[in-house]
Amino acid sequence: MQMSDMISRAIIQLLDEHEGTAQIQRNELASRIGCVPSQINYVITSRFTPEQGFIVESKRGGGGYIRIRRMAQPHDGSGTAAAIMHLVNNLGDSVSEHTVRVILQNLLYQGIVSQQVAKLMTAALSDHALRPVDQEQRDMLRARLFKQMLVSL
Amino acid sequence: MQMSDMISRAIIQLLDEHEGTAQIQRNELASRIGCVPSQINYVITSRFTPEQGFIVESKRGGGGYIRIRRMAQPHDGSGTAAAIMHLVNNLGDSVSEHTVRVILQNLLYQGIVSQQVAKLMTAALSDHALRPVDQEQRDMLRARLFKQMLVSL
DNA sequence: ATATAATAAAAGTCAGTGAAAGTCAATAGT
DNA sequence: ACTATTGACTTTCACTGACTTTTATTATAT
Repeated sequence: MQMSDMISRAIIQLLDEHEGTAQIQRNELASRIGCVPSQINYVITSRFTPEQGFIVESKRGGGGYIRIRRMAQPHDGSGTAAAIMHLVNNLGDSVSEHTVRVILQNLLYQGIVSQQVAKLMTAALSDHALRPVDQEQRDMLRARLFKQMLVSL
Repeated sequence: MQMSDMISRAIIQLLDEHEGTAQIQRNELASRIGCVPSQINYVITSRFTPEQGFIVESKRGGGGYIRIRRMAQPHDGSGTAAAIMHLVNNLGDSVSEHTVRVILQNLLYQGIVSQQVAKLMTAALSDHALRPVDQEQRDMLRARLFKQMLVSL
């Protein structure tokens, strides 16, 4: 078995044991498993992405940590989480302002997001807000931000 | 838990107990918590800055103190728009993830934003989400996005 | 009694140390 | 070709202690 698999298993086990939240210390986990610390980053960026339904936060410095959370599953059976995940997975890694608007209209119409949230996301993902980023990178960043926001819901 | 967190908690607890004003004696608090006095300064300068919505006054010498106040929020009905505008106007054009977090915590505390919105904004403004943007431009973009989102509320 | 000098009691500053996580390009496996 | 692994280097954050500055109090000289 590969190291990355072991790392990913360890994280998933923690997620299962702690109701979807795994908080680790990078160096500690690395030395427990027996890999270099930076490989933890590799595994996280490659296998715990928003597309997979995870959100990652971290803090550096003394007492730092990495926290991985699994997206909340809907207990209401309405399938909104499924709808969001479907969207996130089918959204490319580059998206225009116009597309974002259309998608948000739909989400609003379906009652998946509130009007306030839709407005907020529209504002944040507008060309105007992302103006300082050059054209080519802008659509990519927009997609990334969009996914992050969607998964956080 | 880290010492800085304990210090910060102690201050927040005092703030909550005394209608937004915490007055402490540096040495006394330091020895109660078990740290060197100067660390109190560290915590204050890193987590209770004016930008984050706090006002700090102090007096040295015999009978000295440090007083931390939550910045007054307009409490009448029509005030949240004003509060947000004030925030937007006083926010620099470059802001760290940490500062955003603290500000959102305050907005949440004041009931100006919902938990969902706070989470959404935290996710969108995290270093993680803005990763593709270079270091120097990141904090500037973050400030821009933050303002756009706030105004949209 | 008053002005001044010494002492004590606070808080402020700052540069240095160590502990973590992040980045990235080069290399190795498959 | 794609995925995994490594390690050198960077950045961020927490913490410390020696030193400074400010204020209050107390002692002393006039």
